[in-house]
Amino acid sequence: MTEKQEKILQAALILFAKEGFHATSTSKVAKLAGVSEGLIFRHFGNKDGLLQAILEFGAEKLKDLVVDIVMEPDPKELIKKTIQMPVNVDKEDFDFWKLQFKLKWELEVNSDKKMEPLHMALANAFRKLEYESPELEASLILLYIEGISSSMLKGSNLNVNDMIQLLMKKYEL
Amino acid sequence: MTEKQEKILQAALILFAKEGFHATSTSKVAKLAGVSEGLIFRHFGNKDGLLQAILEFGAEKLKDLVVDIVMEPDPKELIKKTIQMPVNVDKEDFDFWKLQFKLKWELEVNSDKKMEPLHMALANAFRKLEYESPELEASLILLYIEGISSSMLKGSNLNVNDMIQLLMKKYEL
Amino acid sequence: MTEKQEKILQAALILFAKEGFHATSTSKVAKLAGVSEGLIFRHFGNKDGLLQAILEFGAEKLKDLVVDIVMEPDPKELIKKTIQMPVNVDKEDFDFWKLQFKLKWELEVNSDKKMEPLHMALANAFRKLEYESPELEASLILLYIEGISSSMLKGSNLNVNDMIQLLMKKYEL
Amino acid sequence: MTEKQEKILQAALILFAKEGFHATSTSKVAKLAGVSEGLIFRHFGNKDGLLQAILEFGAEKLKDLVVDIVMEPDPKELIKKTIQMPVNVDKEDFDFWKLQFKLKWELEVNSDKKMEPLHMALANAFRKLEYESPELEASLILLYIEGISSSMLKGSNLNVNDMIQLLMKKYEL
DNA sequence: AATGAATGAGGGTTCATTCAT
DNA sequence: AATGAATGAACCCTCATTCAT
Repeated sequence: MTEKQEKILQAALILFAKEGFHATSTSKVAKLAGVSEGLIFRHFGNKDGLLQAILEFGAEKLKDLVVDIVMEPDPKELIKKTIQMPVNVDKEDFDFWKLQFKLKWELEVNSDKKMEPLHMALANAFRKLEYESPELEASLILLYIEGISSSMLKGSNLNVNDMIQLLMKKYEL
Repeated sequence: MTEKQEKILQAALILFAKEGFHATSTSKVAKLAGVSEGLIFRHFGNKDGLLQAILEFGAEKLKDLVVDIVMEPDPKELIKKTIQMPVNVDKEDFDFWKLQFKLKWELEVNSDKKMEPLHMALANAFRKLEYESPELEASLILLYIEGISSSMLKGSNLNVNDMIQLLMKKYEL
Repeated sequence: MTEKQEKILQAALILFAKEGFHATSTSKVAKLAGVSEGLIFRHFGNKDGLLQAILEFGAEKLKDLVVDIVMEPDPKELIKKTIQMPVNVDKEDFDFWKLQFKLKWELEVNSDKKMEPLHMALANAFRKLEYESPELEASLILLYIEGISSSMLKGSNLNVNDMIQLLMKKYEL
Repeated sequence: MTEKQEKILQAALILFAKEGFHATSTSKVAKLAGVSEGLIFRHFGNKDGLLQAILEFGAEKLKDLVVDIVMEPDPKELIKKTIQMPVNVDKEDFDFWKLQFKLKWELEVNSDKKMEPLHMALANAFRKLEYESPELEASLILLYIEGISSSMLKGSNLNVNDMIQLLMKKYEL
């Protein structure tokens, strides 16, 4: 990965996240990256290739977040970590996560598969804690954190910390 | 509102919801509506005008759903109705709701304001039921609404009815 | 000529003179005239027909100006009247004359033929006054008044009255 | 300035001069230049940019003509050169001059400022020759220049050389 | 006579992509 | 690896014109 390649990815990430995929032209990306337009196609084939590169490059980050939670042996701690996930996101990665949500809707890219291990781990935790419907409880938690993340990324005025406190109380954490 | 005007709105709704706003060309809309492209501009001024027309036309539907809930005097019943809202959406209006979510991300159109009356009504209900943090509880419900609607529209395999049952139990409804 | 027909002609005259023929759309004309766009075509066939109507309608005015000069028996008086022509134009007819000049260049509509009687009369006057090259003198006068008119219509800061005085002195009028 | 850039300018000059600015589509320009339409916008930004490029490119030519006259120390010679200016225009530059006149009317682009140095030089010459109203005399010469150029460009059958002889006699040159 | 919905062709412009250098 | 000239298709939109009412 050359220096210019990274510049391109960074620029594309910023613009895709801010304006959306279709609304961002390759020429804007090239300009922001300080690179000739042709170079984008030399390195990434086409605009979709550029998008894929961003997604793959960032999929690691999701995995990192999830792995840390999934490996937690204590069920209560695991649920707690899940709930706190939204506030543990690096400020630097903000654009990346925003892009994830944007793409989920703009291009119907589904990132649910990547969450499956987390879903299973959560279900397992609820099972250990003898909840009646561990699978559903896991889904509900994921619904909540998706909602919270989404609110944060859109800059809504939801008080995220209070919300997390409330959830922790509900799950007796 | 002439017949062709409605055809255009319908076509645009379908395409915007399926492909997104930027990815849908006015010529595609015209073709699907069986209408000349120019007519779109005669009636709606420009592509944004077309979008606004769809949104305004559909804002009524949201109001209908919300009003019915907000008017409910019994707090428990109000919360119950809210939780069940996602399954009460007309199959016909599916595209409209999908469009709402897509736009929220693609164009950062915020539909939160429209939900505020519901938020207040919910907070009030929780207050009557003497919940500790009625405002936060209301927000949490809305988070769930957003999450579950989003799941449904994206065609996730989450069992919505089971989820509703779970929540009803949680809120002792 | 109905009232609406006149409204259309008036509007077209104003807009063609201000913006030019090609830059003025029939819809703008209809709007300014307070008339449906279709009516223009009902009455004038097409956009060119509208233009022709304006030109024919106004050709009379040129004739009126010229006839008054051509009929003058006294050669000195005839030349004097010619030179003073530009300042004798009605303020109301300003748009019409501006349009004439605009069209001469935009569409290469030639109005020289209409000036031929004046040219002949001038040549004749100079002949009577025993100028050496009466034809050329006539052409030169016409060149001058075309230049002066053009300056006036374009709103140049040329002092037209002084210029006319100068010309009168040169021709000992 | 690449080869294709020049081709575009040349084609645009020809077409703008022949048909006018608004009546000439960028696609016609591209076709005549043997170039893709998009290239026009890559190089000149938009249609107006193309026009500006032509005007700037040609402003040099006007300057060349004028400078030669303005620098003339002998007042009689200066006036003589001015009067002969219209016939000293290169046949090649014909389209450029025609465009100047067309634009003056179609777009109300004013090229008077460019003539100001010439006006001052002429006024000065007439002052040296002790004419009564040197400023006005200068303006009159410019009026003649404009009129005769206009006649030539429109293909009138006026004998320009005879007219020049007449004027030279009038100014005793 | 008059409207305004409707059209199809074309307007200027942007786009993703290719290619010679 | 990198540039930037060049392309052709598509974009949104406006135009002159027609037609049913």
